Amino acid sequence: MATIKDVSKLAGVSVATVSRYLNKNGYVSKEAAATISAVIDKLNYRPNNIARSLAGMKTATIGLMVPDILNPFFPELARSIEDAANEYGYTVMLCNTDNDSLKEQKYIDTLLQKQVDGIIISSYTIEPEHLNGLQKQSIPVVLMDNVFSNDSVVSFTVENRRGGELAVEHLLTQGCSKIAHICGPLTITSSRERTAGFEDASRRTDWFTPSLIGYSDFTVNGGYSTMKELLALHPNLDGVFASNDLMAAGALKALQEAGKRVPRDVKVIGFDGIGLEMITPELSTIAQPIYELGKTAMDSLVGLIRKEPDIVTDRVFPVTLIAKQSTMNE
Amino acid sequence: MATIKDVSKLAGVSVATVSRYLNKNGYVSKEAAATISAVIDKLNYRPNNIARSLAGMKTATIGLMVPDILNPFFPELARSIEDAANEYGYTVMLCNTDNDSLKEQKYIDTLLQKQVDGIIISSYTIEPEHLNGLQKQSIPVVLMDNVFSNDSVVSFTVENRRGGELAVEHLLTQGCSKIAHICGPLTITSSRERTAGFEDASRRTDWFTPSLIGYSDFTVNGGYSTMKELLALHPNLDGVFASNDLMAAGALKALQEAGKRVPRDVKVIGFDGIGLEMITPELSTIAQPIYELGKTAMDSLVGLIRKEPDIVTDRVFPVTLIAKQSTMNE
DNA sequence: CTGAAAGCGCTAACAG
DNA sequence: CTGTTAGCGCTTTCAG
Repeated sequence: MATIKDVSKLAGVSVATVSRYLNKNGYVSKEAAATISAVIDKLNYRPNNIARSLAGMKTATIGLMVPDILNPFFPELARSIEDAANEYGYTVMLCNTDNDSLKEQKYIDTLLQKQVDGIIISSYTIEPEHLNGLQKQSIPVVLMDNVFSNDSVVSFTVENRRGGELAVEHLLTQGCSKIAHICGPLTITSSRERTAGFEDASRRTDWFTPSLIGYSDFTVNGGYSTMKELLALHPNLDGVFASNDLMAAGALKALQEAGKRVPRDVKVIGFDGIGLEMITPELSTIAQPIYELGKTAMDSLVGLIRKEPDIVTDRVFPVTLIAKQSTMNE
Repeated sequence: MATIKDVSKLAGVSVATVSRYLNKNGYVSKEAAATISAVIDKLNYRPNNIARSLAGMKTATIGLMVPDILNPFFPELARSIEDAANEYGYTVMLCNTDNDSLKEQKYIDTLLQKQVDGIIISSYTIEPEHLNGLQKQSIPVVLMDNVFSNDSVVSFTVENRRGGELAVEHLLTQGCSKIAHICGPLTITSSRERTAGFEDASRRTDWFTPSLIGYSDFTVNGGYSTMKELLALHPNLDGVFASNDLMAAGALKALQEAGKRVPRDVKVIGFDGIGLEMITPELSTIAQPIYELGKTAMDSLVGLIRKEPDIVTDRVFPVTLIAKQSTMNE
């Protein structure tokens, strides 16, 4: 492994000159540049980033904390963030926290020790006080999908509540007259908001009754069993809004097993807009602009890192209705 | 940000002692340990890992290169690797290569410069010569799913060929008498092997004909359209083996659209064993032991890093048939 | 335009 | 059991 010293020696210049050449800052004569370049090629020299980091106090690495990369929402987010990070020259450390506060703390610690330049956190469970360590080190943080109203942390979400409303409105438009709702964990802010949206739109109808709301957990199997319960309670329901696509898929399964035809007998809509093309009928959904969300988070984080004055902060992204087969009138 | 120096000063000992205390090597008196511990708490001191890395020549970080985290196979792999890495105290840098040779090269370079302790590569496109840089730096590498027979790189795969055979055998057992095959990209070794397995088992039957093999690309949509073509060619086929689960899901969709009932009219089996519970009917598959694969890769990488003598190398993992609804006889 | 030198924060001999 | 010291490889003043 050649070092900058080797290069400087062989090129007959000082390490400072090589460093200047490498970083394209400061003056380096044409001739010097040429020989240095040649020597670098010859030695196949590559700067050691660790040393660079130690000297320059920046690592060009960011941490990405997500609950669980197995949940298909997060690969999409991770991908968009990685792409954006890549363009900025950053590398991404992936951390699965499993919504486990302890793991979260541990990872924050690790990332801090590894001197990452910033962290993007998508967490259901994180609390303002968990961020104390970060605030103290004044390391840039961007939060996804979990807003601390009282707080100064930059964060991005989508119009969850409006989305829930939109879902119901769409089902109504498609002719539904008894809509059930499969809601996600009540511990999750965005989940609660989606359910609030459902209530906003359904409270003003004559068919609404609280028992149309079933409680679940954002998983396929959860959606499946909650759907079964709902079906037992309300055999004549004709529409379902699930707070995420995974549960909607589970609901679909339960409905089909119960002999209900989707969309003819019951229409189903989910939330998130993850790519679930493998499902028949294709699932209508309230889509989040996941890619944009990730990209914006990264843009904002870089702004924070570079201490740019006017970074984007606390944006709430719009959601869009994507109508597919599962809510269609044949 | 307190440093080891601050701690040593305040504790009235030398940095060496603090370092010894931190690393639990060498002797530190009970009293010294106590005061150091107190000072660390008071200062909220955390060792700077970058400095540690520079001094100790190890970063406790590994790189993970995958084609695309959006393909549901890779989150599972990534998760298992991250879990294992975590246990060993390693952090994972995630790199999406998109099967793009240039991106791969670029990432290898970046990881090298960041001085990662090792790299796990899952790539369809990587060639032995791309690994030259690594070999030269003698940095540990473990390959997944892409074996260079001629080469000395540690790599793990599964019994792809046997799996293909197994799939056909299962369909035959279930009563199929005309089985089509949706094969994946021919550029991918494991894909070719699965198809070879299909041929092994089907060549010896009387119904086999080459036009029963349709060429596709490992995606849902690819499986969908290839299935349509196969159906046009062989309307009376009664079994389908797709080289991965995503294509199998696409095939299912095409079959259902064509009015075929699965499994009654046509039975379908995939490959990989990714969690696709959202599909109805549930998909039979030839499952890879993904979690174990990732775990073993990490174990092996750590063995390489630590230069342990007897590391696991070049294992071929067995696959297992998981029979679900899609190949069931009702 | 260039070089010497002082760190960045930590580890690891080595000498007490 | 403890302290001194020499780096790890690079960046960055600050004089030339």
